[in-house]
Amino acid sequence: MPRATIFDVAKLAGVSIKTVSRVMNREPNVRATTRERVEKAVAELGYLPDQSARNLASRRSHLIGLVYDDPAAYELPSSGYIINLQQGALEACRSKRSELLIHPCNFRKKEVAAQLTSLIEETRPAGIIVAPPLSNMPKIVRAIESTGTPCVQISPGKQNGKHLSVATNDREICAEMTRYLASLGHKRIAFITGDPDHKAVGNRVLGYQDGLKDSGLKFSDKLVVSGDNSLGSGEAAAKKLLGRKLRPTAIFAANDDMAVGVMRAADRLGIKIPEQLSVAGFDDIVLARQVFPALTTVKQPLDDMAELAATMLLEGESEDDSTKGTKVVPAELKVRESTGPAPD
Amino acid sequence: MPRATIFDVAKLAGVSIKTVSRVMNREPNVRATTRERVEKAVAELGYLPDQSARNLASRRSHLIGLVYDDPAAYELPSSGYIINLQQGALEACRSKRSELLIHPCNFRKKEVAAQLTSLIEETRPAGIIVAPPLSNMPKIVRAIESTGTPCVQISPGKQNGKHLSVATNDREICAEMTRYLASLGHKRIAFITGDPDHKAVGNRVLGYQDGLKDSGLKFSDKLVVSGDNSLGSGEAAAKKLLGRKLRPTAIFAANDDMAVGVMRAADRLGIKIPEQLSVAGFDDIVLARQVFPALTTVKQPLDDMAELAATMLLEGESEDDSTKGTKVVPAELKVRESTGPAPD
DNA sequence: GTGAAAGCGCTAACAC
DNA sequence: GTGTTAGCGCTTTCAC
Repeated sequence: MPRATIFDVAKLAGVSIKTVSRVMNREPNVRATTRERVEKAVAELGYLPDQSARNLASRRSHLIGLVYDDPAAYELPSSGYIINLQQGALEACRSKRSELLIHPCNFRKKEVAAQLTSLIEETRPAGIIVAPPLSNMPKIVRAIESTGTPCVQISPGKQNGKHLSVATNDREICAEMTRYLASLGHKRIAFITGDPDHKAVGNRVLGYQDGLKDSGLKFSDKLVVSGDNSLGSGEAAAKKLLGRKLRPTAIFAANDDMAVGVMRAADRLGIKIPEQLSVAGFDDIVLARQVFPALTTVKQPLDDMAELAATMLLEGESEDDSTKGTKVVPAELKVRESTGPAPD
Repeated sequence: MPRATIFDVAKLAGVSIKTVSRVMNREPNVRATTRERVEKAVAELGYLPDQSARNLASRRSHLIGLVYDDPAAYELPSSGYIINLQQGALEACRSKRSELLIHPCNFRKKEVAAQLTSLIEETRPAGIIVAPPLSNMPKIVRAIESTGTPCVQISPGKQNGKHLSVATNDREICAEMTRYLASLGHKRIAFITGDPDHKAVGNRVLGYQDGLKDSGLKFSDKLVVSGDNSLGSGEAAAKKLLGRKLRPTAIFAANDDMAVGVMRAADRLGIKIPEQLSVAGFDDIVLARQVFPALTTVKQPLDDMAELAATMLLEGESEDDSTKGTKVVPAELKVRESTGPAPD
């Protein structure tokens, strides 16, 4: 038995196909009783609109594309970050009868931009969500926008009234974490910076500096070591920091992977956490709760951010110029076991 | 400027649209010179076929659906498992001009089956890949197959000639891991079983028993404790095991999450790994290399398995009855730092 | 080997 | 409020 089409429903309900279409798309201008009749017919026939037909006729699909940096390009990539993004976007899609297309891509390759535009032109998604660090690369964003597809950037690093974006308060929350560390009596609080390609992460050092200032501590560039967001780089940075005669009593890393790297370095050096060293991270990916001691970190609301981004796309906010700009979803501190009072 | 359509290409190349279609779909019966002319026109116009139109006309999309257990339903879900699956499937999609639709779903909910069928009927995917434990639930598999959509099961637990599936040699490789542990001098090797919903994981205990036998060790059900695949359950199981007067010197957990739980329990009890206790896991998700000491485990080739599954779907193997059955992608041991010689 | 014509199942524009 | 009529850009069928 072939599937019911919009014609079958129309015939059964005794209306035209246009009316069925209106009911299916929740459009106004349908009398309540008519709507009910149609809904009854839909239920009876088990009618499900064919997305391909919808897409072709409306010249846009009900797909949302999620574009992010391909984890396969890295050594020990934490997948929690991506999963959180996916979950948020999926949540929004579920309530809006859409589907999510995932598209990891390696920005180091020449062909990224071309691949992105083909993907978009072929599937005609209703919109694209770009995750950092891709979201702060003009080349990428331009490629997407050149297709005319609405695009929301996640944490593009700096605000920009011309684009839609969703971010968190990286700087403020990092100041807060730093003040928290200081409040535990730490005087030498080190910071490990992240991937320079990832702009939003750059705002985190700034927050660290703010926090030091707020706490009456002096900033010293000796206490800032650079990493690249990878666990290994955190470990290397921590080795440097902990190898000194006067070593820091707390290390704040710009992301969780690097913070776990710090924990590993401490473990190798026989330094106890949190008794001899406090460690804090940023993101609150699952890994933060899988390691022991559990990592104190900043919960970046990636799922909420992605959900918001998807909702904006699905509700067509991009057409409305007044809404352009950055929406901020605030982060929060998650104090767990890896931080404690400063040693004497 | 509106996008080029198949008509534009046909006109420029001086052929009919059918010929363009043949070229685009790599169909036979096109003269080489004609093909070249068409390809030149395609390049010149930057023509990209509209997927929606293709899908509508051919009554099937070029989408592959990946269905897996929703991690959001769990406490500390390791996302590495899912990411590996996604990566493999994406790899196959990339080379076949298809896209991947991800669909986490919670099998504990009544509506799963209905949601799955709507997803499928609406998007008409070329095929569905079901991951465990969903892949061993008749209710789920039946729902998918009732739509007539080809389906490949990943690790369905037991073979079945009527379905397409991809699995790994769980049992054999677990025997190997057990023999390896025994070869290090361990006499009391414990095993933590996994989620009973997840059938393939059940084969792992069997392998453990085989391995004991091969090594001349006696099986004792005292040394087998049950878990549910979660980190917390591994920790709880380890606490039981390690609280005994005569405790095991090695613990083999049916997945990495539980193995990390064991490591955490040992950490809390002040038991050194691998000096006092060897720990082994299964899966080789990133977490295995993020913890310290790095976890000895079985590398389950999930990415290759998913890639194979997607390829089977994309190449239409499902139509060919002779290929039905289970394809096996072998796993391999990854010896790292968490296992060592048995203590005296 | 190639082409003409007839849909695929919807939405859009406009008439009523 | 509701219906009519054209397409959307392809694949399919079948003729040549």
